[in-house]
Amino acid sequence: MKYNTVRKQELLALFSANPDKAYSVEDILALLVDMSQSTLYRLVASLHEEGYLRKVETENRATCYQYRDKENCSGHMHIRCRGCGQVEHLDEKTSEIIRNLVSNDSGFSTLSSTMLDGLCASCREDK
Amino acid sequence: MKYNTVRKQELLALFSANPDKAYSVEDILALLVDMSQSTLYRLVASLHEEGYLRKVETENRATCYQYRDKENCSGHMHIRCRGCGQVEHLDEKTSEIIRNLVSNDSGFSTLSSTMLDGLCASCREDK
DNA sequence: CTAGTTGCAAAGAGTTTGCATGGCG
DNA sequence: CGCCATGCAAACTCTTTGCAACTAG
Repeated sequence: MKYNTVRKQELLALFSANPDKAYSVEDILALLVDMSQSTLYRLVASLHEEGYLRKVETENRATCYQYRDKENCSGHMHIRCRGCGQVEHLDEKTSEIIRNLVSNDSGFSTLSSTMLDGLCASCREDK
Repeated sequence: MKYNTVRKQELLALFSANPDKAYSVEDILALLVDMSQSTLYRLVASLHEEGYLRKVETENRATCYQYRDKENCSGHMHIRCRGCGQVEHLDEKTSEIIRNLVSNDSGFSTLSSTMLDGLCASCREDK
């Protein structure tokens, strides 16, 4: 992506306007109807490489992508509620401690993009 | 899977003999050469549903599966290498500390099934 | 014997690629 | 003008499915 093209801007506009949504290629095609499929695949791949998009694994086969707000996303991990889907971030200090714990225990380095699974307070009460 | 067939036993034998490895369908076909592909897909799907196998998503497109040792899988979290798909477990003490950290920070309770994302030592060197 | 399982081949879904055309800088 | 991006269609990979033959219980 060396040129700043219309297609790229359209796509970034869509993602950044809906930072909480994760779109599959099919989803996007339905919204940006005149964009070709192959261009779209190529664009999400480069935007992902460039760090604009986060890859999201869903239960279906298709890969989804979500806007990655760079300020909101650097040093800390996230936790997603299995009940309602809401995502919170942990603060950097906590994330750092977890990274060290994991490294000492397993020798793995943890990615700061890690998404933990959990239950928020209100979903916990529902059970 | 209502019958206890030869194919099923062959497959479980392979997985349980190598509990640290995650196999794709292609990998298994190379080892169990006379098993048909479609049977294999059907088998891993049911063994996964029945809880014998864990699904592991790797960087390649193909889904991998790994033996899930039921005793080894209760109170602790796991970490999966983004590079090679290998899964390690954290010990219970570490997992407990992480659960508390997360709870204090965010108010969420973390599931013990949580799968952290990371990079193992050798995949880290490859980069 | 009967219902569940297997193998084969073909279909399906998601993604990638080759090539000619068009557009950014 | 040169190089990169785009669109189209075809190719590719991984997975699922229909159906007939087989096998466990």
